[in-house]
Amino acid sequence: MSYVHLFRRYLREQGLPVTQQREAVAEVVFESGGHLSVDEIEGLLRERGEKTGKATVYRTMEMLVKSGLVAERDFGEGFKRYEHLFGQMPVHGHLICEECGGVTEIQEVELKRIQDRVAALEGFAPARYRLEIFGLCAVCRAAGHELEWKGLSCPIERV
Amino acid sequence: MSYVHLFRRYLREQGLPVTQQREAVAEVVFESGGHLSVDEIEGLLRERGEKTGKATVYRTMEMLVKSGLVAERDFGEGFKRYEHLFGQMPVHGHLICEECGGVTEIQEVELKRIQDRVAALEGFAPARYRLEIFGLCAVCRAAGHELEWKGLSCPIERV
DNA sequence: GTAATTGCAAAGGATTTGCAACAGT
DNA sequence: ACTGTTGCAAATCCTTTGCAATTAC
Repeated sequence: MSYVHLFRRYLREQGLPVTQQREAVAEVVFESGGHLSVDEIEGLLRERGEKTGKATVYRTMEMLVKSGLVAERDFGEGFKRYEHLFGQMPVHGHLICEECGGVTEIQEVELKRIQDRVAALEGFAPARYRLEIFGLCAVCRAAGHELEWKGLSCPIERV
Repeated sequence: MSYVHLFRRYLREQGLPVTQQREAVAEVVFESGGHLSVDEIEGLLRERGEKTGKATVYRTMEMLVKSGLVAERDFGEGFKRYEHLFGQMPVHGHLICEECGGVTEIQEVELKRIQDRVAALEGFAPARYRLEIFGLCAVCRAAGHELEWKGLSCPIERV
């Protein structure tokens, strides 16, 4: 419910029809707190009794991203995930564990400042950010897993 | 030429064979300054007279990324690009113009500091970073293109 | 010699697209 | 009414995989 009206407003401003399907997709995404794949969104819609096709979900997600209400994520799984941006830092990133696949959100106010400054320097108008850090989470480190190639003295500072 | 020996060393440390194909792929990637797709790498290999299959390129790129010598990028084109990390800031991001598709590198020393701090806070061991900022480049702005939905007062700070 | 890699073609999986039926304005 | 959307299935595109022949160690 909650924030769907903003999406409606976006659609109207763009001269696009507000359809049942678009509202249903937006509702599901805004009600969820997590990082949803298109499959998961389709599943949630089916649970609700909506019969929205996968193609429509893809098409609606594109609009939600363009509206700025939802962000697209890629955690290296081979498909995209989506996350609404209410109650979130405008710039927030993700720690992705390469061992267990776990995702932790990180929020840093300074990040946005820096990123805006750099963008401004180039005369660039930023619309959306994406920051991902891949590595090993605390749990997997404790379990004895290690980053690869840690033993070799490499002239490139580790990245 | 130049930095292929580091990749050879990585392979030996991992107990993996150093093959002609792996060396050829590494040479092409290290000689290029840009952001290469697998197709482009395959093309460059063919220009040199190497007959390396696409599957081998994919398999080798995976190793180059794991070795830390090469970074994987996604500029929203639907496929990956790769970039070697010599002579580069260890943490650097990309400005991607949604209008013309142009990519500009950005480098900020502070970024790495902040990101390491955040990661450390969570007990996370970072291996590689990825920062992308999507928006409008200076040229496209000058040409009159505009970000979408800029006119609407939106309760979410623009992201 | 043994074990791992290569290359081809086929499979896999996510996303896009064409088009007739349908819904929003 | 007119324009744009939906949904299905087929198509597309990137990437992965199986397996016989080949190569590195």
